[in-house]
Amino acid sequence: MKNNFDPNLPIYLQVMDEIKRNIFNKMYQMGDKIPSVRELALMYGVNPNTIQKALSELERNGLLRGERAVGRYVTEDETILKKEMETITRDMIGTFLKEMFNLGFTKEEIINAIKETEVK
Amino acid sequence: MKNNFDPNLPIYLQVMDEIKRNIFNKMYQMGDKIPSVRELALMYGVNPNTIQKALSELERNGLLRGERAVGRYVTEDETILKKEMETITRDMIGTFLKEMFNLGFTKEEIINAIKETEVK
Amino acid sequence: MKNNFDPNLPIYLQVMDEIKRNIFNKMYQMGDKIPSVRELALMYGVNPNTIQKALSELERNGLLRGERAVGRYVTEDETILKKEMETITRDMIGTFLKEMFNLGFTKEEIINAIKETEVK
Amino acid sequence: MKNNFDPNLPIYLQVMDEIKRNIFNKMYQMGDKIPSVRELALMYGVNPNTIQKALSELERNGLLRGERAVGRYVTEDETILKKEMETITRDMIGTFLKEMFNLGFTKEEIINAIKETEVK
DNA sequence: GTGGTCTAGACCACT
DNA sequence: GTGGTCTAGACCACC
Repeated sequence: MKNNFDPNLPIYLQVMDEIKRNIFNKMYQMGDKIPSVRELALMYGVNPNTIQKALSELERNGLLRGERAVGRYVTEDETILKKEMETITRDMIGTFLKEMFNLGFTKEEIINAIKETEVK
Repeated sequence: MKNNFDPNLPIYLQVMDEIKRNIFNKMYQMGDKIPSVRELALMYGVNPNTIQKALSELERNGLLRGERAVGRYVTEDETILKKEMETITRDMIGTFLKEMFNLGFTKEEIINAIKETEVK
Repeated sequence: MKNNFDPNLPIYLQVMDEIKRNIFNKMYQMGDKIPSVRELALMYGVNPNTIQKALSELERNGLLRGERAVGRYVTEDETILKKEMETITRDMIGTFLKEMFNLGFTKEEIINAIKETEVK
Repeated sequence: MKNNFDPNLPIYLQVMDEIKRNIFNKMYQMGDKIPSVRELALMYGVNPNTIQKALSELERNGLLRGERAVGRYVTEDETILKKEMETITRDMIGTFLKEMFNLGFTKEEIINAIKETEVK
């Protein structure tokens, strides 16, 4: 089982993003128990320690809640979820726009380009 | 002299992007001589080796042309410039859209969000 | 039913301390029958095994006396009680002072700080 | 080189405390470079990863400042230092008093006991 | 040499 | 079986 992570970024960050995404697109719902450290390690083809680091990080910022010897759960605090969701999307849109502007595009050109882009 | 690069990504990649941007937004024009390795190293607060690596990469893909003991110049080959420009923007838009879709957004929502985003 | 023990220390040790405290502050008096393992387990929100371990330890050092199939009693041996009490307080004061000295405080400063501390 | 840590507490927490103490009693002064991860690992007879964890934790709460590939320095922000110092001493005194009260001592008895305690 | 990341594999306490 | 900690040892980018 090979992992397919970008070697230029720390794996634990990519795992964090992956899990955040799974939370935001409702694959893991509020209050759900997420897979155990060992399961995720197998799923991602990565060492358990790496998963551990990613998950504790997510616990620290409130997206997950850990219960010792039981498991980890997606927070049920909607405020945190919403806030995280918003910061992430705002970040993504912001950096995307900044980069496009740097390349000389205007807002209208960007929107047109998006409209013309095939959705696969 | 502090640089402000993301410590999680190889600096030389970020330098490459920076220079590409400067080429595409016409700060460095076709045929222009770009600053020397040492100057760029000072400007970016980065080790000259790192600049060296970035520039050689840009030479390899044809955006720059090096003349031994003289300097490095932006290519005058418009085809290469255009092609590079297009691949980059297509990549940027593509990955941006893919990530937004992963978060559950539709094309329309994305476009609206962009429209509402403040341009600073 | 949530317990509020420090997850970094073995719970049975914390339970031992708790019961010792209850003995020393006369909540459990000499010769008193203390609650059963099951009751304590419920009270503390903890596994009965953990209580078992704590109580056996307290039996080992003489603070409790167990009667098979009847219950556990606080020792009536005043010597043991006094001795335990003294060692504990001496230990507490000793480690407290040592730590404060390590932080650079003098005895006088410590005493003043205690005097100024609000008693809730 | 054997370490002498309390096996009941995570080593990284004890390392954190040790370093905090060294900062507060001026063994490591403001702006000082502290020993490297590897050196501390040798000094404490502990795995480098464990030190790493302790130090990143201290970085997170602002007591240390890390410079990649250079070293780690004690913060020069007096506010943080003072605040940390105060919380720690207040905590120590608070828990000490609480425990002594639980054992039935009054403030005066505690102060007398401290006065009578030998300073070694 | 320095901090940062990662693997492989182990032990522990608790449920 | 679960999270948490730890060791031993490795590789990397950067200075």
